[in-house]
Amino acid sequence: MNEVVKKKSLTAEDWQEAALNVIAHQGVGAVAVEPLARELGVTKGSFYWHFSNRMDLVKQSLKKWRLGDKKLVEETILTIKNPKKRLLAWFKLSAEPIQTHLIYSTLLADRSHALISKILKEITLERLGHLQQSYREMGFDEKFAKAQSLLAYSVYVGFLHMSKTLYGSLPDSKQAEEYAQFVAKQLLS
Amino acid sequence: MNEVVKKKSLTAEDWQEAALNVIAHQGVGAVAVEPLARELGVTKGSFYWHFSNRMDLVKQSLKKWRLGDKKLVEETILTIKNPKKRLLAWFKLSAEPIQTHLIYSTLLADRSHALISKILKEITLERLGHLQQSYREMGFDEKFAKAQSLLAYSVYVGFLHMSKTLYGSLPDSKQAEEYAQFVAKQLLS
DNA sequence: ATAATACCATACGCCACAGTATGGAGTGTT
DNA sequence: AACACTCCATACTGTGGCGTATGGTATTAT
Repeated sequence: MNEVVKKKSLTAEDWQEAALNVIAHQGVGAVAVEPLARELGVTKGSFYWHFSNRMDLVKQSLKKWRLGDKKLVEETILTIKNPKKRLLAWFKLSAEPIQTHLIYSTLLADRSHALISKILKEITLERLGHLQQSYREMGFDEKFAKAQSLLAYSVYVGFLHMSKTLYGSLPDSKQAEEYAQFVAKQLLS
Repeated sequence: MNEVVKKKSLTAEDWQEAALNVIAHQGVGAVAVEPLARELGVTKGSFYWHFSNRMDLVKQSLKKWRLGDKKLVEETILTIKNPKKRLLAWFKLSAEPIQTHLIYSTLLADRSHALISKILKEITLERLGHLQQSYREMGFDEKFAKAQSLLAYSVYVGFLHMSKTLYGSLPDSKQAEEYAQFVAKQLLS
């Protein structure tokens, strides 16, 4: 009755994906070795063969997430030459119901560990840079581009939380499309 | 060397304030009885005289926070008759570096308990209602008012997180004022 | 076939915290 | 002075998760 053929043994990636799933829905604090092992149908023995400790799993999981997220942005956004179109694509992607946003959304309020704060800050600065760059390329001056990118990014972060808070999940693609259009109209004029 | 004269005994409010302080900086999950007791210079014996259990403290603390927050909004925002001025005041208040925003900001990603989700949803709907009402009073139609209030509230939520993430704290009053003005210009035209 | 290696189960010690049970110091009341 | 009531300390039990030690069973290499 399993959805997939039962594997003979687990990989480190299997653990990381399970951890990311927990992080997306309950936060880093909820990542616990024994519950995860139960969920995966094994015992701790397996875990401590793949990882040195709990924090090691968290670190590697978030590293995996960042790599995937970065790749997504680079492939679907940064390849667009026209700055206005690039920004619109960003708004659209921001509203897509995908796990990477859930994880980011959950991380945003998790100050339980310095590592988390560090990662958050890095990602935020990185993305603010992209937005600011786009606004600059549109012809706006430095100061306006900075303020506007901060505003746009606030909208992104806020929207993630709001959807999760109000509907318990991210919005579907249709809603997302509509919202992205509205945001673009307000922030791209 | 204490900042205040040492009190002879603690009240339930003292525990609630200590709890809210933890919630604001580390989230609900970090509220633990024994560490709090140590911090307050007493033992668990005191706690279980004032509260029936851990969740009881969390509940009452959040209740206290909501009451204070509601009072603040009612007194400083809802009393303003002019809808545009009322919205501007809201943007300003949103950017003020006060504890109530920190608490809300932390709660936003905490899905550790159904109670938290419930509270978040209620508050969000309540405030969205206020914003929408103001936009309607400004003469915008229902649909636009709804979309615009969602946008404005996203900005609010996002801004809270961003400041905390980037600077480790909420911005000071000067930055807040500038930002509020910029947001108002973009969202009140 | 045998040896090595990959992967996991079992069993253990440890610790932090939740919640309870009970006694006791201080303060006010009559 | 005796009593009651408020507030807290102390000393438990119980539970859940972390990390380790060690042995066992497949799988793969030689």
